Order: sequence, then C-alpha cells, then structure tokens
Amino acid sequence: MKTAKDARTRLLEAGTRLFAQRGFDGTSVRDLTRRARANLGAVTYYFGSKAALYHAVIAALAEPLVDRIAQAAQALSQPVDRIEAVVRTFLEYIGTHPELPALILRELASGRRLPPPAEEAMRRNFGVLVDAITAGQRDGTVRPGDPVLLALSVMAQPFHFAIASRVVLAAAGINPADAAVRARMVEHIARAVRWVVATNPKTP
Amino acid sequence: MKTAKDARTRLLEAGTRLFAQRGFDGTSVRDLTRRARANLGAVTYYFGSKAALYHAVIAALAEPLVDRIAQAAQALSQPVDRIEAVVRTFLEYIGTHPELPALILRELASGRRLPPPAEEAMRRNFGVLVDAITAGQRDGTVRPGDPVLLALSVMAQPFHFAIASRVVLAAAGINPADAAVRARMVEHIARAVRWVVATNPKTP
DNA sequence: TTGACATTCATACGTTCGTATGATTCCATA
DNA sequence: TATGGAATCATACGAACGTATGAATGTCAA
Repeated sequence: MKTAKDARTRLLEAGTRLFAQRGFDGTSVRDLTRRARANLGAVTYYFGSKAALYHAVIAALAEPLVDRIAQAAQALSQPVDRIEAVVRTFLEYIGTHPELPALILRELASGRRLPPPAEEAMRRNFGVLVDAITAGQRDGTVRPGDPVLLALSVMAQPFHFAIASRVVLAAAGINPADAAVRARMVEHIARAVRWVVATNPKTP
Repeated sequence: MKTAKDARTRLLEAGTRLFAQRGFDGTSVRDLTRRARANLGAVTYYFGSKAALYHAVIAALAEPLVDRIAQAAQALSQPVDRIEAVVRTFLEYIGTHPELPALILRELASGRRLPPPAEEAMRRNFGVLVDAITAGQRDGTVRPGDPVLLALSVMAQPFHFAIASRVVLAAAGINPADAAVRARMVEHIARAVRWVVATNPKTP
C-alpha cells in the first residue's frame, strides 16, 4: 500500500513538472513514467488515462491556492488591503509553485474550456476579488466602474509578471530568479494594483 | 508561379489559424495541408519543415504590429498619450488578429526561448514603450521608478484582457465578442493604463 | 513544339504515441 | 504458512506523426 501510494504521488509530481514544462501534448506517458520511476502502465492503472492525470495535477495545484487566497482576504478589513493581500498571496504561491501559471497559460492559449478543477478555482478566486472591489466601491475607497473589469485589471498585474517577466527581464539583463529582484517586483506590483483600484493611492 | 504562391500563402493562413488554435504540437502537417488544400509534401517543399512554417507564421503576424506601434507612438508628442496609443494600437491589432496573443501565449508558457521573429518584435515594441516612459519621467508626467517594470505593468493590461477575458467574462455572463462590450473594455484598459503610469491621471 | 524548371502529387519509412492485456511480484491478513 | 487482492511489470497493437522520395503535372522561354 505504501509503495503503491508512492508511485501515485510520484506520477503526480512528474506530471506537475512535465505538463508545465512541455504541455499536455508535449509530455508522453513514457516521459511521465520514466521520471516517476514507474512502469509504463502506471498512468492507466492509477488515473485511468493521461488526461485524468492531467486534471489531477491541476486540481492538486489549484486547490491550496484557492484556500490561501480566501483566508488571506478575510483576514483584513479594508477592501483595498484585501485586494492587495489577494495579489500578494497569489505571487507568493506561484513563487513556490511556478508550474501553476505555466499550466493556466497553456489552457488559456488553447481556446478550449478550462478543465473543471481550474474553472472552479478561477471562479472562486475571482469572486473573492470582486467582493472586495464592490465593498470598496460602497465605502468610496475603490474607483467606480464595472467590478469585473477592475478585477481583471488587478489580476493582470501579478499574472503578467508571472508570465512575461522571464522573457522581458531576461532581455533587459535582469534575472527574475534573484530574490532581491523578485522582492522589488512584488513591491512594484502591489503599488501598481493600488494605482489601478484605489481612489486615493499614495503617489510615490 | 501564381498557383504556386497561392499554395504557399494558403499554407501560411492555415498555419496562422491552426497553430493559434491547437498549438504547434497539436497541429499536424496533415491538418495544415488539408486545410490549405495542398499536398502533404507542400510544407516541406515551401518551408523546409513544419517548424520553419511556424516561424514564418509568427513573423508574418508580428511584423505589421511592430510597424503600426512604432508609427502610432511617434505620431504623438505627450509621453502618456504615446503610451496609450501603443496600448490602443495593440488592442486594435489583436482585435483583427486574435491569433497573435494565442501564439505568444503558447510560447511564453513553453518556457523555451521565443522564436527569433517573436523575440525581435517584442524587443522593439517594448523599446517604444520604455522610451515613452523615460521621456515622461523626465518631464514629470509619468511616475518615477524602473521603466521596465512600469512598461510591464502597462502591457499587462491589454495583454491580460486579450488572454483572460474570454474565460473570465464568459463566466460572468459577458460576451467579449460583442462590439459594444469590446469598446467598453478598450476604454477601461486605456483608463487603467493611465492610472498605472500617469502622475496625474484624471480620476473619474 | 520542345525542353527545362517549378510545382504538385501519391506513397512509403521509421518513430512515437496512448492504451490494453496478461503475467508476475509484493504484502497484509487469516 | 497460505491466500487473495493490490501493485508492478514486459510487451503488443493500431494509429498518427514528420519527413523523404520519385513520379506526374503544370508553365513558360526558346
């Protein structure tokens, strides 16, 4: 039973890494089982199919993020602080789980519907943000306007940095893996988010 | 010669559509030639390989955008106006060429280096933006700070909308293909960009 | 009209793919 | 120790893949 569960989780880890790195089509069952030190039939045995393993990988990555974002938001009273906390939590999470943005990205690019676990996670995270925005609009601390559009503008900041910084910063001679660089980026994003949503952002 | 060129451009068009829709790996040479009403060997004959066709597709999409952005920026004198013009030009272009963000996205998700034509295009577009930002910082109309980070925050807005709006707005019951919706989105993005960069954005 | 070159075509080769199958090994429980 | 089910294994199948090859066809100058 122990080794059995191990092979399963090893496959999950291999899937996380490889699907993020090479995509679903770019990853073969043979790649997965080789990296997981499991037999070729192990994917079928434990998950039923390659696609089912893929969905399991996404669920395992997305669910903890949803939990953390929900609890980060409810820990603060001021709407703008809640919004910033959501963004910071997101950034912190993808700092330790860089596979998540890569996986989300591939799904968005595909034009297909998101896999069910991803859709559910996105819906819930976005709900937290929209709630904070409408609350801030009620007390005047957040700019008026469509809360959905504002939420998109907010998430654009951390998301785009997660996605594009690698390419852009590398071209600019900056190393996004450096901790100091990363810290500066996080502070910049937090400021930019306040500029986007707050009616009175402190202008530095 | 005429029919020959036709087969080549038909392949280019088929590649644009299919690579954006299904990705490089998800598109077979047989798919491409079937859609282009060309023979299976046509890709090899005209482009040498499937990968070379892919690069040709990206170059054909990216080059006109670079030109338009460069000329849109130099048509205005105020730095913040130039920045907004870059964003609007980008949005307008991807409105008529929705394949471009999908292709860029897949490349970003891949973790690989961008294909040479894409890297060159990105570098030049980003340069236009950074120039406008530093000019604005000199005359005080743009917030101080690292121009590269600011440029990333600017591009995050149109880019994220191009990417995520389909999923998010669909979940919110909004149809992003609707022209009126799209116009509202463009105005929102233009405002958000000013909030991000301008020292004195008109707060609506 | 002929010849030469560009283009289009049918087809075959060798790989790799996802999955299915049945044998084998492992191990907790009786 | 015996046994039954879980887990792991080697292997095979048919399909789809990218590419190479040579024949067939089209096109235009000489």
